[in-house]
Amino acid sequence: MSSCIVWFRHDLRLADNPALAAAVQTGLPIVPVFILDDATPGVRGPGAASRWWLHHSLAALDADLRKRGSRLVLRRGPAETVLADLVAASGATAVHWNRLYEIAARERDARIKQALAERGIVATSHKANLLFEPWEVKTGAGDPFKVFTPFWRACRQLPPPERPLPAPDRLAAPAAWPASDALEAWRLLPRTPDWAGGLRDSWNPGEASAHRRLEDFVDDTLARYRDERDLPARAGTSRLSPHLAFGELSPRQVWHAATAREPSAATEKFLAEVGWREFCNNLIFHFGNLAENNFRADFDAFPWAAEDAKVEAWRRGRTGYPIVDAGMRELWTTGWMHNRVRMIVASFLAKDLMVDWRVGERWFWDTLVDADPANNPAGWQWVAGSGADAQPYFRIFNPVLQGEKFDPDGAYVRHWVPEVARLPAQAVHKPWTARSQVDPAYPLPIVDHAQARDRALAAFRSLKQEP
DNA sequence: TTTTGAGTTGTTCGA
DNA sequence: GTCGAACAACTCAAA
Repeated sequence: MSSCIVWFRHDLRLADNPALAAAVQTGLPIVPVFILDDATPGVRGPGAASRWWLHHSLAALDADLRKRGSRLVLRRGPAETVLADLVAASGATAVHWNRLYEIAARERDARIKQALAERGIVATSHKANLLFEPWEVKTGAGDPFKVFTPFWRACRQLPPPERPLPAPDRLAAPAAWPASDALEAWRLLPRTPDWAGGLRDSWNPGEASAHRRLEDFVDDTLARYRDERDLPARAGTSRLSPHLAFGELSPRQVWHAATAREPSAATEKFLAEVGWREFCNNLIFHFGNLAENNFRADFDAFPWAAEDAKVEAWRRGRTGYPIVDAGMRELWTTGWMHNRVRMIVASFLAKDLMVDWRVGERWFWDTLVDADPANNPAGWQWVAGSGADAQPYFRIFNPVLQGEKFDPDGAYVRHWVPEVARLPAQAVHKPWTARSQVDPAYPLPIVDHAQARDRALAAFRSLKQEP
């Protein structure tokens, strides 16, 4: 009896899952499989926080599959050999998966498709994780876009995203299940020490809770999104990023939920943020490995500084700038950081400390529950100035002004940096001006921002003068 | 082909 | 305190 493999990757959902839907259409017994591929060179394995999320998301997916008469087969190793084994073990005649867009994953998938084809097995990839395929969005000259605004304008001219697919009611089970690893054996959860308490308090991985989060956001927050999304003390953002990163939600579902109401400036703003996700994937599809390489080659000559002690202070939230430290502690505790604060801490690392953006990108990769192979490198490069659609180099975030502008009463920094909690609002973002009311354990600024800014500007100017 | 308008998220300085 | 200009020049995308 033949069967059909559905290879789950960054799409841990049953609803609006085109690969799964196509497999159900075949009428064959279905073997759902997830492969922990930390062996294929260049394919980035999940960081520590993402492993925590992955564990729970896989458990949720398996439970949802079991409600439909199926289950999730877990395997570990290079996907090419693991899939070959599974095909042999299950007698599969077809394999379905949803597309990824990083270069290494695409090359791996192409090799797998080729190898399966040589054995007479049809592997089919599906559009599921983006609203618009990167090759569908082109300039008038037929080139990929490098600037967000015209990119997104072109996307909006295309037919709107299709209606999401429903989850299948039942999945036909094979006569015999292939062997599966035990999820616990993968040891994705931290043990000694168990640092995941803050993650458990903050998040509920899994498709069902992803949909609850989406509905709550659309009902309660979307209308205020334009006005409050930049205020880290408010719950003004969607907090959908980890659900999207693991594919518990599809961008189509998000799109249709957000546009179900009256059009508004708030909705447009939110859709544009979804558009940035599309744009980042467009970049990694067309322009290679942006986690390693500067998008702008002139940045290869940038004189990054070696600042190990200061980088460590940055990681631990001990820079002496409350808005930076609050963000880094929020990240360390919850696996997530407010978007406005991400820009501030990234600017601080890349500009004030003049540390290579890759150092920060890797730290985010390890600590974020929403670490995304497109958004994370593209976002870091954008802030550092090496990326697509780069900001002018003289745009350097002032951590005091940013704090005062976006956290005016200091509620955010008071929560995450209790050492400054007693300060009045006018001093809370510059605690060195009121030392007597600050916990003495809180550090003085590790750099003087004005001096650091001048140094960074000089470095950028030197870059411009290279031949 | 050439021209033209525009480019997510800012800061500082001087009037 | 508030406001507008300066901060560079470049690249992109479309007309």
